[in-house]
Amino acid sequence: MVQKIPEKIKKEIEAKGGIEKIIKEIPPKKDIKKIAFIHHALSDETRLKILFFLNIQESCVCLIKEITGLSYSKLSYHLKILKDAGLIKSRKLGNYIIYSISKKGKFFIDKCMVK
Amino acid sequence: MVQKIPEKIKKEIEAKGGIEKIIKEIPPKKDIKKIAFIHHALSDETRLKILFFLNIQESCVCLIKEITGLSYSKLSYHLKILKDAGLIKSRKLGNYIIYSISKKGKFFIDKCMVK
DNA sequence: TAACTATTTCAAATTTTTTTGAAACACTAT
DNA sequence: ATAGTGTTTCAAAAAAATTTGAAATAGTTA
Repeated sequence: MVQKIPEKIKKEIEAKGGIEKIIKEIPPKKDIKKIAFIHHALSDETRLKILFFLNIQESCVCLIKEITGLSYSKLSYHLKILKDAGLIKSRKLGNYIIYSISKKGKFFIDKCMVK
Repeated sequence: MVQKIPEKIKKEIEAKGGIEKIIKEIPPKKDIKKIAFIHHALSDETRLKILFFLNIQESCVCLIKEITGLSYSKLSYHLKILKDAGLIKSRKLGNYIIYSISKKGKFFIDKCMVK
C-alpha cells in the first residue's frame, strides 16, 4: 500500500516499519465497537448528570426523577443505556430499584472527565 | 426536597449533608455539555479508528482514506467532529492537510480506552 | 383479593446524526 | 491562465437516537 503521499509522512511510516505494521497496531474492530459503545453512553448530558449523581449517592429512580426533572420512561431509557454500558448497576429493594455506580463508571468519572 | 424514598437512601443522604448539598457537587450544565461533546466524538467506530491511527502516525487525508476505506466527504465530516472536540489538529503541507493527534486526544487514548 | 406504588416496555412521533454525491475551494504544476 | 490533485462544503436522503404517553409488570399494602 504505497501511494502518493507527502515525503515526510512516507519516511516516518518507513521508520516505523511500514504501513502494514502500523495498521496491526490499531485495535481490532471488536474492541473499537465496545469502546464506542461506552463513549456513546457518556455522550449525553442527561446520562452524565445521572452518572455524576450516582457517583455521589446510590438512588432509587424516583429520586433521580426529582434530581433531573425527567419522566420515568425517559429515565428508564437512559438508565438502560448506562447499565448496558456497564457504567451503573441496579438491585431491588422492596418496591424500589436502587441504581448505583459501577467500578467502570467510577473509573470514567475519576480518570476520564476532562472538559 | 424530602419525599418518599427508601429509608436507607434517606439516611445516607442525611449523612452526606442533605440532598441540596449533593446536588451542588454535580458539575454545572456547562461542564457536562463539554464532556458530552468530547464523548460524542469518541462514540463512533470510524472516528475511533482514525484516532487510533493518528495516535501512531500523523497523516494526510488521502492515507486515512486508504486505511479506513471511507470516502473523502465522509472523512471530512468525521475529521471535523474529532477536531471540534479538540482530539486532533491539522496543518497544511503543500497540497495536503496533515492531521495529527492532540494532547487531549492522546490523553483519551492513553487513559480512557477501557473496553 | 384489590388497590397502590415504582418502574419498565412499547410503538409511534420527533429529533439528531450520518451518508451520499455533486459542486466548490485551495494549492500545485504546466 | 489551465488543468490536476487533495480536501471541504452543501443540501438532500437515509439511518439512528431520543422523546412521548399509554399500557404493562412487579412488588406492596390494605
